[in-house]
Amino acid sequence: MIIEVDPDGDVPIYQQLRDRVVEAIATGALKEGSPLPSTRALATDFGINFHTVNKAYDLLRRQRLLRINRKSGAVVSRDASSGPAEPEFVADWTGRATTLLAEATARGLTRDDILDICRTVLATFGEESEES
Amino acid sequence: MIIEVDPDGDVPIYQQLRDRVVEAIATGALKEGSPLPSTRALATDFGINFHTVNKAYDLLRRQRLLRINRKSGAVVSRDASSGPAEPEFVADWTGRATTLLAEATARGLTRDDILDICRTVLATFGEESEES
Amino acid sequence: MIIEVDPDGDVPIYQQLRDRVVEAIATGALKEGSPLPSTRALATDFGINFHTVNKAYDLLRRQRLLRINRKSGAVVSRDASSGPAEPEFVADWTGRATTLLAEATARGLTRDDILDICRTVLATFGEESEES
Amino acid sequence: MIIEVDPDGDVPIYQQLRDRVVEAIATGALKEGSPLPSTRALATDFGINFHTVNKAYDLLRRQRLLRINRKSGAVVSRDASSGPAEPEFVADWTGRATTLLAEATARGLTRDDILDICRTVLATFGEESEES
DNA sequence: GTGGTCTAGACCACC
DNA sequence: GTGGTCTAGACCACG
Repeated sequence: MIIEVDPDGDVPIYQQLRDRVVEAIATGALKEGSPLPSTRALATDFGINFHTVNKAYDLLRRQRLLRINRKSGAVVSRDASSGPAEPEFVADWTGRATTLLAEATARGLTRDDILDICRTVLATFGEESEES
Repeated sequence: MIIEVDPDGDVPIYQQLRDRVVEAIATGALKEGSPLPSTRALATDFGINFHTVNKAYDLLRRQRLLRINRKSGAVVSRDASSGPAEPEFVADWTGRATTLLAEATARGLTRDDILDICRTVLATFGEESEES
Repeated sequence: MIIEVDPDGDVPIYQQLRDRVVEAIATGALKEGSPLPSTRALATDFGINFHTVNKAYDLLRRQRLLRINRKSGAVVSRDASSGPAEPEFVADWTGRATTLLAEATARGLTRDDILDICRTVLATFGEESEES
Repeated sequence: MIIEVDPDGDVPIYQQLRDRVVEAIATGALKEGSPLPSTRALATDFGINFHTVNKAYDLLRRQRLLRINRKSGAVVSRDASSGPAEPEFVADWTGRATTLLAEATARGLTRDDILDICRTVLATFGEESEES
């Protein structure tokens, strides 16, 4: 899992970290039970403040994607095959998706363009998660 | 076009405004040429500062969705039927979509769940734009 | 002399008008003594307020490029062959040129690129003013 | 780098600031990687509001001349030796240059006068950038 | 300590 | 009337 972070982007670093972890879970690079590096290790790797890594991990924990133990460090606590989504998450996610889809539509992408992109992206996920 | 804004949310007000306008364009409630309220009128309507509205309009202008005219105020300058999307926008959008789709996947939505939601949302758009 | 004005641009209309007239004088399309349309005629032609045309003419008058008579209307009062430039204009112009040249340099145009562009533009001027 | 700003001029302060920074980049006083003062520091230096500095920095950022980092503030992100200009910039710049050159021509500067001034100004740029 | 956001109110430029 | 600019001060997010 090679992760890159752009400290000059408009996206906060802690969120970039969160996003990369989420993507790694989606692609199957990280699975339920996979351990993550310690906050300090990750921080020195990227040359960023370890508070920033902490914040990213905390975000993931609140989104039920990470379990954090003082002893064993951070461990992925769910992935695509851990069970169905929570209804309240689906509602929230649908709202955010609506905005994103609206933007694509307004800027000139057709319904089929959009669905094709989604399908293409989704095809890159779960390549390793075809275990029932 | 009924718009609501939550001043206490974690999303900046000016971005909420931008999002609502984008969605209105996607659904066809706003079309190319549609006038928008003046910045000060919108501001008093929502009980917010006109600078905040200004920033939202400026965002939309930079995304080529709005044209600002000193005399007549803000006018929608593109919609779903205004032509194909710019390639650089597509690239950027795909990146953002990837993160969103990854989140859904990690949280337990299946590929088909996700595509169904997208299709459903997209179906609410462009109901009025099927004129050639 | 075909003139176009973009009411939605970031450049004020009265300045666009001024710029177009200045360019017309530079290319020789307008010469010392050439009459300009009345403010009201121009205004209705472009669908703009005649005060706007007035302001453009007033600017040109203050820059010694136009003479305005209540009777005979606006007349071009100088062109490229009307004599040497005033020193204070040269100083002011040099300052503005410095900023423009600096921008080109900072953005990656080389000294030769810039001079080539200037030469090319200047070559389109005065095609009709080669009378000594 | 000594910068002066005239709060009573017809040119907006934020644009004067932008112009001075651009010129500093062109002369080589600022190079890619050079840090700029914090918005609030600059603001108090000039006795202006920090929002005004903010706007100037934002302009420079949108023109790819500045990179803004939450931690370390603003850093120059390109200079004359950072690579060739973008075509769309060249087109836009040529348009603005045309108007400026037309004004000089109309006011009595000859082609050679103008090119001499340009050469003189350009000679003051990049005195320190002839490395490689 | 950095920039970002929001508010409030003033004045000006444009049309 | 419209938007644009500037000021002033408060609070928050980021690292």
